[in-house]
Amino acid sequence: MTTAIKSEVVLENAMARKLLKALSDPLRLQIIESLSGGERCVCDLINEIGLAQSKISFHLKVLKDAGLITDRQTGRWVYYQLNIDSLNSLQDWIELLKESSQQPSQACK
Amino acid sequence: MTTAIKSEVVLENAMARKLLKALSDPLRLQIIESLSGGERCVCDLINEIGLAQSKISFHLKVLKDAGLITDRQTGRWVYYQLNIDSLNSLQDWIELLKESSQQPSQACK
DNA sequence: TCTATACATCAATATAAATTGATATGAGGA
DNA sequence: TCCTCATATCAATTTATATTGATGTATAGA
Repeated sequence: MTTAIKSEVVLENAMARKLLKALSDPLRLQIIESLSGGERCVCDLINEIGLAQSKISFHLKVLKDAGLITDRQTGRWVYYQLNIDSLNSLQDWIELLKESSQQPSQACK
Repeated sequence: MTTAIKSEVVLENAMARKLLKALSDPLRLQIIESLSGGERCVCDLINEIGLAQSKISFHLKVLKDAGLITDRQTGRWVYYQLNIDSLNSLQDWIELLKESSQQPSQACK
């Protein structure tokens, strides 16, 4: 039956919603793009991006809450890394969107 | 040299920025998910989603400006469809992000 | 040419999200 | 224990975005 598949899709949509919201801010994208080169500590991100520490921390939290990044503390430093699983989910969601999207509409009358 | 590649990446980032911004609203995601079943006219979207026409039109414009959907007019009706190219770009962007993102950081001292 | 329908646009308002500057927390070293 | 450094959090404000209800525009049919 389609029940299982349908609830999977609904879940996937909810997840996509969360991820896309978190990805909608230009500063957060800068962070994401920086992390795409590998793990970074907050201090490096601050230097690289050149903006207020509270700003960076705020956006890191948003990204973390959405599941896009993970953190790991070592001594006084906190290192952030992209969460590959979340990126894969997003790709899967897009893949699903594409599937039957090119079907023509019925004409309205 | 990396100049060509680099400018490609920058372009891709700019494109991703635009697409992700447009995808950050829940109502727009509903529209996108509806269009993922195939082309729809505005009247059908209004019925399906059950919200004010001006609202739907507003968000369709945002999606269209971002390049996520295309439109086609026939008589009084306007049909909207997902733009597969934009979805592919987004997938490619995510793919790039994933590439070297698992490299460990240098320890801070 | 009049009217109804489908859709787009606009100005005013409401809502949500980001920024700022200050303060808090907690780890390590002196 | 005291001080410094790395990071997080918070309240106030600013800025961006969405909603609402009304009006505008174009098409088609009577």
